[in-house]
Amino acid sequence: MQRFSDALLDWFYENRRLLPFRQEPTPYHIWISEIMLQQTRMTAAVPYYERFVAELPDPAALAACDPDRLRKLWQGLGYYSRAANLQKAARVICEQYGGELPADYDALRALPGIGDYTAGAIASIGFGMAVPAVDGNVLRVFARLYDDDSDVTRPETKRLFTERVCEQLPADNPGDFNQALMELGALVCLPNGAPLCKRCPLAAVCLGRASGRAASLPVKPAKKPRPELPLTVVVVRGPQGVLLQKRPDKGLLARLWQPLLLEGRLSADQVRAVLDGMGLPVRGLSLLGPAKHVFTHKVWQMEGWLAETDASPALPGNCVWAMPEELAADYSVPSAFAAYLPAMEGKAGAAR
DNA sequence: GACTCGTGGCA
DNA sequence: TTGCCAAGAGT
Repeated sequence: MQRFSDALLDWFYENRRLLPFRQEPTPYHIWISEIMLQQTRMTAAVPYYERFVAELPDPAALAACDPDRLRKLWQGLGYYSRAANLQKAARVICEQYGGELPADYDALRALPGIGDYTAGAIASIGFGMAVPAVDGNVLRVFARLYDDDSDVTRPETKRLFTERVCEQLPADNPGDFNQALMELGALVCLPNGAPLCKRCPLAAVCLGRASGRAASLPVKPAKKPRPELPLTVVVVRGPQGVLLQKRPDKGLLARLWQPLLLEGRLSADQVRAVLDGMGLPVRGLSLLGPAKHVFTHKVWQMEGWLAETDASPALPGNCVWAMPEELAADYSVPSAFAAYLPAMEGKAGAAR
């Protein structure tokens, strides 16, 4: 493969998008943006990035942020452990590196939430160090460039492709080169068998285009079916607002807030019995209807109920009553419950 | 290596 | 409607 970095960089300087973290690409800004962009589309991450850096402009602010506030800033973005790891890393940065990200690949790689890709991105884009940053875009671009049908999800394939990136990496401009590869993948060398080869600055050297196989690359293994989990959601509304419970400290949606969530598909009588057991006699119980939420590895099949009570007993430590304004401002509720959010906010199902 | 961990846009 | 999967990392 002949060197193509000059052609790629020329294309990048003409076609790159104006992105907020490109305006002032400090290591901190690159770090925050790269974490948000993990497995996340640009259009989804950008508004979160703007709010995040406006409120938490440096590692010290991030380290000192209230964890519930941090989860609220992350609400709806998904993969919530990213936010927890950001704060863990910020505390290490403050305690061990004087509040600034270390200009050292191995030190970056050792921080929580920073793997091979993100360490490479921060080091090259933020610090100008000549290291690769191999993400899904780069794997796709290189699978097509080399007409390579290796399974790109295998670590061995990633290692080989990373070597090929290093052969191309210009030592005097690694950050722009890495960004250019990703930008090419995002704008031209599109996934799902739809490369726009006519617009590609590397078409002349692309072996996948020459063979006609580019659209069928990269190769990934088939995915496993997702198990379905039946659940019952109970939106309990009382004089002091809606009942919220905090999810467990570990696992799916850790420490986020939700309406009462019960395993299995419960009947109206069963829902009443559960609420009676909590000291919440029900004045009215109505069906909110079904909702499905698809996660990466499982599916929630939910059935929703609206329960109205006049009681406001003391609640267990993991539960609170929240008025609509508090719910909106202070409590991080995952998108999985979006179908029931209007009822939780008192906007629907208010008929008596 | 296999599994866990979210969400939303789009064909 | 369903399936695909995106600037991945941790266990």
